[in-house]
Amino acid sequence: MSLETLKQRALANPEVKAEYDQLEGEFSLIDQLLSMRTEAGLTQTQVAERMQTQKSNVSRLERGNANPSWATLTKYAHACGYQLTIKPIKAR
Amino acid sequence: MSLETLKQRALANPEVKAEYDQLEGEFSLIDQLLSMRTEAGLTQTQVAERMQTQKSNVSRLERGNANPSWATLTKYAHACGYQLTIKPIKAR
DNA sequence: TTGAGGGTTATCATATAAGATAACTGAAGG
DNA sequence: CCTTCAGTTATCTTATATGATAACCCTCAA
Repeated sequence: MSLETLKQRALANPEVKAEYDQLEGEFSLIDQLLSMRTEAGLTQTQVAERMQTQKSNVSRLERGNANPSWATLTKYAHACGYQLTIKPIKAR
Repeated sequence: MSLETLKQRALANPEVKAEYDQLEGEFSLIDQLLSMRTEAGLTQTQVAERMQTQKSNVSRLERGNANPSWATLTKYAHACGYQLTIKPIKAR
């Protein structure tokens, strides 16, 4: 059996599927956070200062070991010079 | 005609669309959540079921008495048939 | 070498988001 | 009137995000 087929079968399981979608979302979120900061040319330490928190917490956020609140996301974005909205996309 | 339809028509106009994108930061997260659900034609109870939670919690979310986590937002969006990403907008 | 800067990880305390239940309102239909 | 359905609010409990501190790994330049 191919790896791909295994993946298909796994994704047929609703719980696994949910996990998977969750991860996909998380990855892209992190990518977007990171590019906001790099785009702004700031270090984690600088962003941390502007967010009034610690660099370790910013790292945690960017490493994806977090499930940040909307408030945290907007603070981060604002620290990087961005406004934040959500972009809902109709799932197929 | 629903408010949502009016909004769609207005956004068909490129000039209005541009204006809208500028102002989008002003629109609340809550508005976007609500329109996802109404767009999907679902009740809070239905969304709650799909999110595997209670209708009261969905209400809390939509009433804005909350600072939802990213996981909660994506669960809600998925329940309404949407994928979710963030949309960072450069602040002036 | 060493020291500094950027980032990561571990850990603890505390604030708070989320789950669960129940009682309520208001509207629509019978 | 009742009853049903959608939504709201209050409250308690539990899970977890966040704040804070400290130690660590790199790389690079002095």
